[in-house]
Amino acid sequence: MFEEENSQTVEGMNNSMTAPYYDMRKDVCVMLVEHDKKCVTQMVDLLKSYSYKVMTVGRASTAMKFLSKGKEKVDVMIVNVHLPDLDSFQLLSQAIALDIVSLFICDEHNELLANKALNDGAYLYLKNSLDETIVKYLWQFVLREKIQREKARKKLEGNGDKMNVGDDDGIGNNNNVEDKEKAGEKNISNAEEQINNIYEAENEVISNEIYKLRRKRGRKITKEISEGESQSNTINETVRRKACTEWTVDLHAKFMKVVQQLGEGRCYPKEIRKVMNVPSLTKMQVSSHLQKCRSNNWRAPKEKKSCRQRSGQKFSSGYQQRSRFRKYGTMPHLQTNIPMQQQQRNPHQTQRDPEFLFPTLNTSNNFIRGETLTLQHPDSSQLQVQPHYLRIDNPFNNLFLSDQSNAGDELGQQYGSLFEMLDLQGLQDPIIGSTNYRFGQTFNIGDHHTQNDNNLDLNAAHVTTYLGSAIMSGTNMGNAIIDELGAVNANFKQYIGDPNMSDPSNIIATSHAGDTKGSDSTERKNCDAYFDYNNKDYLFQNLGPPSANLPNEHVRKFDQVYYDDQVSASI
DNA sequence: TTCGTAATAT
DNA sequence: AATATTACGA
Repeated sequence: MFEEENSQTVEGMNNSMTAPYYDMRKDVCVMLVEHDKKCVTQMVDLLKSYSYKVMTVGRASTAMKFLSKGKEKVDVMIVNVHLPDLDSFQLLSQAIALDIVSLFICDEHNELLANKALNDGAYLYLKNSLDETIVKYLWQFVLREKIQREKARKKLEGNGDKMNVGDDDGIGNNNNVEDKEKAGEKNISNAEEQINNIYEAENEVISNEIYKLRRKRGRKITKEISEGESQSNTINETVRRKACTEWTVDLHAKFMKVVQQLGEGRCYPKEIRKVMNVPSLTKMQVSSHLQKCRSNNWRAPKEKKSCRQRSGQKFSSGYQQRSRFRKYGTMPHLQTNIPMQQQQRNPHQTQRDPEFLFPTLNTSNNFIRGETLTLQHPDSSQLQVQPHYLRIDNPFNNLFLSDQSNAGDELGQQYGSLFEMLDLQGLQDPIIGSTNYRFGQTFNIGDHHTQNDNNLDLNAAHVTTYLGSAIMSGTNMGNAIIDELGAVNANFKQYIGDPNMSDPSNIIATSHAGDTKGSDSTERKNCDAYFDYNNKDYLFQNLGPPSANLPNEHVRKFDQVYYDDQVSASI
């Protein structure tokens, strides 16, 4: 039932537990330019343990020759800033020209050097050496670059035509929904989705670091840092803010639908997101929306026109019972505020607003709208896992239309009837499809094990739980017909705006705090490489200018590890 | 670690 | 105005 091409890969790897992307790593060719044999060995081992194709060169000049020959495909170049012969920056420029993601490694804290590297297009500047975390995400960097280039290219093409120019807030966000279904757009959609995933994964990494930081130095540090040092927006930008996702009626309806399916007491952000199966949504977004909805403070994006009556008091907005124990998984109220009958109500309607359907229906009557239980919530870690779940089976696969639901359905078969009923109410699944996995529906709320188990099952079955992320800006609101349940009859098509094209995007983060070293056992030792606050290690990121075409289209054999300059001869 | 909630930020 | 982020208690 759940094996597919994944299972094998899974066992094949030891380092990362999940493996949907294992294959991808195999396709990434890394060129290591390092003269210190010791480091080379070490890094090669690490890289190889993650299945990257590696080749090493001891001198910049050699690497240069290599590149110029263009015989071998190189996706990533990891370069020691201090190379014996040639200037590593020269090499960098060459790499840039070839669209190779370049990571610089330096064994000293040299901000100038770092800045220079980044300005010149290096993707990352690392202190000391490769860190496992980075290795783990290396392929994503590559993918990201590719995607960006691809997008840039498409964009150019697109602009040539009629294409809507404006494009809301600069964020990509074209509107030909139909095209999504066309093969031509698939890559794009997919690309966007993937880049979003990566985006999140990166922030994930960063967040971890920040989290760690906080733990070390107490809260607020985050802010201090980002302010105190953000003198130059070139440096330090902690976490990029995600473009806003518009919670369109459609999206909201879907959200509500899921919420209903999950039922009272089981509405956790994480779960909701999974079931919603909208790759571009992040848990945070879901949480945020959930928060709004619970307090009944969410209003569909204004219909640009009329009906902008402002009711001073937000209705009974969230009379969140502060009662004793915190309730987890509370299901938000069924609030399907929709344009529907908002036909210019006469001036008096005042309080009308979107709440109109709430008053009467808030208790556990309407269909699924339960509203009772409470429960403890469990759940496993996400931060660590997430990246692995990025749904990128194949970089250019079109994941958009794939429907992963079946696998999951099995798990929830038993609840079928209930949901089918719902479906009959018009809760069709969006085009993107995939139906809700009805796992986790177990009715023994509050049972940690149960939930976890379900999660596991899910993963195992590879129901592709992609915790993708990001920027879904704008959703087509086609003709959404919504019934009182919030059911929507409309094709839910989404667009994913480009999070970065408009983003100067440079530094991910950096830090200069001094303090105890304290690495915590949480196996996040990688942090040290990333952020060693004490030693002022830092990591910069530079997404570089998108341009040219994609590298890495085909994979070549390039396992051999050359060392030093015999390479040139061998080619 | 995640969740929920409030407070902020953008 | 609507979202995203963060703080922070649990």
